[in-house]
Amino acid sequence: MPEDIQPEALIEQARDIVINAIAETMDLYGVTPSIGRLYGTMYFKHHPMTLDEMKDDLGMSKPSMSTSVRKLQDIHMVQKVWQKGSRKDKYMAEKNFFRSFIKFFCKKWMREVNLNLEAIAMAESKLKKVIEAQDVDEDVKKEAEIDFQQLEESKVYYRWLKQLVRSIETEEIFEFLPVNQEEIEP
Amino acid sequence: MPEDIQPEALIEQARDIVINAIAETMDLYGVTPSIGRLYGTMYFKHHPMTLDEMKDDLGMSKPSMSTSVRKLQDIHMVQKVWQKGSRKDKYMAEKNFFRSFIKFFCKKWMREVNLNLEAIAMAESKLKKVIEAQDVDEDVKKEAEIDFQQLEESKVYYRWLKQLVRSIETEEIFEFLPVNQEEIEP
DNA sequence: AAGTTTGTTAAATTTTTTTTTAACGTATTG
DNA sequence: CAATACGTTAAAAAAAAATTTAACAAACTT
Repeated sequence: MPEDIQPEALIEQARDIVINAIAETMDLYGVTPSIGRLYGTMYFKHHPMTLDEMKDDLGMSKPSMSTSVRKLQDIHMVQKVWQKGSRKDKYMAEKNFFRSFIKFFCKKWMREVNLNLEAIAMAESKLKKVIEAQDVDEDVKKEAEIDFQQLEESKVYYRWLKQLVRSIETEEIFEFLPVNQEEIEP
Repeated sequence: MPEDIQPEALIEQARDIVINAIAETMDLYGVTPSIGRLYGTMYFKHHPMTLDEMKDDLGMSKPSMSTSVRKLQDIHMVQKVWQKGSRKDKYMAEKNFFRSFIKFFCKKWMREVNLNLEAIAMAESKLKKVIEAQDVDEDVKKEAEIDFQQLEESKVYYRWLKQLVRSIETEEIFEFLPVNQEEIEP
């Protein structure tokens, strides 16, 4: 085993290990491994990056970088920064994982809540018609009632999810679950 | 507008609306719309389903149902149930969204925590070599130190995420955020 | 104003994923 | 034990997504 690795190479190895792990776990955020890799790369840059730098670093085309960076902006993991005296757009990775976590999940969960609660409202109004109608077969009514009840129960979950989002956005959650700066004894 | 829609058709419409919303929002759970649609379909069945029923309901092939159902099992949204006197396997949708939420996110988040913390441990050990080595360029050392510090900070997030998972698995979170059976005044 | 630079969109290509048909192995039934 | 039913894997086909090259439009330079 070579003991005389160049320090620059060691740093490079260290970064690659973390970049790979990031790229692998970012599927939860709905991005492909190459987009995850782009984020990981930016994560280790200590200055804003241009599209050309990204292209050179990852060996991919510029339009590819352009669309990837936009996807990363969509999930709030990358921000465009303005730098005086440069024509090129510059982008910086969001390095505070708390912020990306909050932005991403609150957005996704609220979308889940809103879309589903809307659908449930429409569905329930239709089911109510069946339930309240005269001369409808009792078995059919029963079916509508069961569905209605099931939807009512699911609303409990969506309301809870909404509260979870609220507690994250207001940062109340951090009173319940504090951010521990120090490592707990292993 | 036709006032005399068949009650059965109304129920069908109600279900379809919800199934569509479910299929649309299930992308967060990393499944395709057709798998989401399968889950939605099962969600409105009040008895376990066989692969053949699924195939007929969705108009897709049986192998497709087989693999889709497995994916749904992976994310704990569908369970195989045993029914006496039937050769066919039967599957039932998990209808308690709290349970699927808990299982899914705890699993994904723990994977994120473990993979990344492992990578960070390896990376930090490499960076430490650079930092502690003799006769290494000061600028290179500085770089290693910055990376090291950044990784240290990210560990705060992963530890927090681990605590979040813990609080969900122990259900402590429900003391902080109770499940409200009743609707709050709109 | 002509010529560059920059980022994006469009079209074409490649790769990956999804879906289907076909084939197979195991178990069950008569 | 032959015949059938069931679920899965394998191979093929179809569809979708990612990536690239080409083309374009806006902004900047000179």
